[in-house]
Amino acid sequence: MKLRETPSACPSLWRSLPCPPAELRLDLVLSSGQTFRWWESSPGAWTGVLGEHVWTLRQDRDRLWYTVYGKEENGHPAEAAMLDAAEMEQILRDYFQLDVGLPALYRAWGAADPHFCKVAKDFPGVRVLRQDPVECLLSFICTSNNHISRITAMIERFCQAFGRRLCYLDDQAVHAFPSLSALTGADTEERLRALGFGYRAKFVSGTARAIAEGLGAEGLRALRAVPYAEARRVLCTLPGVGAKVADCVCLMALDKAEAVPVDTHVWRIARQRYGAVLGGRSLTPRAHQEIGNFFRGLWGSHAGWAQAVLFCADLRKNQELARSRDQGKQGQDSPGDVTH
DNA sequence: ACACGACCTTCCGC
DNA sequence: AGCGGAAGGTCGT
Repeated sequence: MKLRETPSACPSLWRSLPCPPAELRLDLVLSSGQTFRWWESSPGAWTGVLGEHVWTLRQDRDRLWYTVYGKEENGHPAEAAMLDAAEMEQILRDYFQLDVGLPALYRAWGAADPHFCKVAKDFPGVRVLRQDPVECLLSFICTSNNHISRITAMIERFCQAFGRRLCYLDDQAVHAFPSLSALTGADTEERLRALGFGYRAKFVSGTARAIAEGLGAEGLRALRAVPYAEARRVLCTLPGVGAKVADCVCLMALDKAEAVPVDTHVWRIARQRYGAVLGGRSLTPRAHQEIGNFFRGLWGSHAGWAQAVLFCADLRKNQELARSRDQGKQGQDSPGDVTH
């Protein structure tokens, strides 16, 4: 048994900032497929990695509470730069984009769209995160033809295998999201396959290499300052990145609030709820364009944010449905639970 | 330009 | 008890 080289996280102070539920619902935002790196460490408390630090967040009636785990003296002091209160608050305000007032946007979307109004009533506080571009890009490459529970497990193994270890929490090591330089080895694809990435192994390793040898992490981040169409075009040149993944990265990491990721869910919503006769029978590039334009026309400049609300609501309702199905099954199934 | 099928793996339903 | 189908798609034909 190897001794720990990294100390356990030491307890630290809780701080808070004003933040009502209409502005943010942690549970909806952190567990609905925008990010895959937060877990509910205890009821109402969400733990995850943000900006190379491990955080736990919770909220009460009108405040967002947060704490950052530090390291003990004998850890790696150079990397364990402690944050002061102002820095912590700034990181959170940036990540949750708290300068964007959500209630006013909900009102505008609801006024323009009765269906949004109806759905959003039960799902306040769903906002778009401003994520790290590399993490967002590589994560969403993993979402193709996949489901959230498996994506989450894959990303976790990915971080454990390639990410720097930050601290221990309840005896579990917490790792940073891998850096590009950690992914440029010749055996990366093979290792990803061993981690169960399937055909996505080639895409993740290929895109990591392309970014590392091309734009760099800074260049990718700099796409925040170029127009949506330009950023989207650049992203679509990367292996494993099509219209849907590019739009996810544009929306959730590159400040393109108008980007509307069109997946099978959104396509179905567009047809069922809006009777949109857009595109043909399949999600062609033209269909993506038309559906995106349709929602931008309906919701305006923050159409991607509105889409995030509907997506979240759709996801939660399906989860609710599955739960009630399971409940019903338990009641009527044979009591014999014996395995032969 | 569009329609197909393949692609890894896991989970769920019949 | 196994098999088919689908899961926040993308790529080549």
